[in-house]
Amino acid sequence: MKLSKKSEYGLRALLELTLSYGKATIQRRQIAERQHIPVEFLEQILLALKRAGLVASSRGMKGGYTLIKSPDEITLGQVIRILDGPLAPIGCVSKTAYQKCGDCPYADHAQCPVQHVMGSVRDAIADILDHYSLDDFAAGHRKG
Amino acid sequence: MKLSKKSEYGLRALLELTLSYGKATIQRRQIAERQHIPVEFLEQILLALKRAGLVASSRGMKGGYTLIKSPDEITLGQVIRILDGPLAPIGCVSKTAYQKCGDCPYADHAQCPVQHVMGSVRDAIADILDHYSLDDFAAGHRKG
DNA sequence: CAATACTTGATTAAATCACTCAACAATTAG
DNA sequence: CTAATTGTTGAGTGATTTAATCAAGTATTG
Repeated sequence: MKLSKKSEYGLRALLELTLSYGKATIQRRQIAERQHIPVEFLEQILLALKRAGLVASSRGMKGGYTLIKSPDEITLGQVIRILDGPLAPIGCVSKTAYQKCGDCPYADHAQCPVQHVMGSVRDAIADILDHYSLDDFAAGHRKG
Repeated sequence: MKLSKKSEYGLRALLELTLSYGKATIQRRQIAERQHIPVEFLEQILLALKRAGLVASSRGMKGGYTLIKSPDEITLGQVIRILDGPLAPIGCVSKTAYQKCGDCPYADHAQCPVQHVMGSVRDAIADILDHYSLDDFAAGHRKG
């Protein structure tokens, strides 16, 4: 039940990008310094976010990263799914990346007690993270 | 955000023990066969549950495992904490195993946006798992 | 062209996960 | 008593994941 460093860094990086959304591009070094993230690791995180269509980048001396979408259209759920994979605690209750469980003796979906309770957990997590935008995230920063 | 195999096996093992609570002891081999769990791995899971005071064991030919506490007094939250550690997605929002985050630039508790949202996630998960007993678990099995 | 910045792929050290093994201790049936 | 059965304990192992790190690029700007 843990959030990876990758996702944590990714969220903190996106916080910086949210704070200067519509103002300027930011370079990875600035993000890395402000958020205490190793630059080279940040690199691949930003790359993943770029592939997923959340940020854009430009090269050269005035290069850097920008948010492509508005911060109120990006949810933490999306970000974590990109960087960490499905939110569900177990494959067989994931809605975005369902996977049949092999060793479970309860082949029948409705009979498995693990699925039953973990389904609720998944929904509870997704309810929060899929309705929490980067804007909310940045607001939680300013206010607490 | 994943449940380990260890916890999953542990819950399924406790399900078997719940089903025969007050009736008979069960041997690890029976549990392993019914729930498709490797015996040797199950061994150390049951040992951890024993150390935590949830099950008792006896040796010898008529040996086996039994639940010590009533199934309505054991919650899935307890079990998962024993086998997987804290429910919180990040150390700095754990209530049972708080750990200061080192690299976060927001030393102030109230200023950190990650803590803010992950605190809600932790609470949502704990709300479910700490109020879901082994009895509920077994009921979810019979009914679906 | 030189400096700066992103791009990409490969590589790695450490930790965690999911087992596996082996030697041992206790209990019970005969 | 002793042999069979079952739990106890600690150490070990291979695979995977995590969290980086490195190096050789390509593009842009001054």
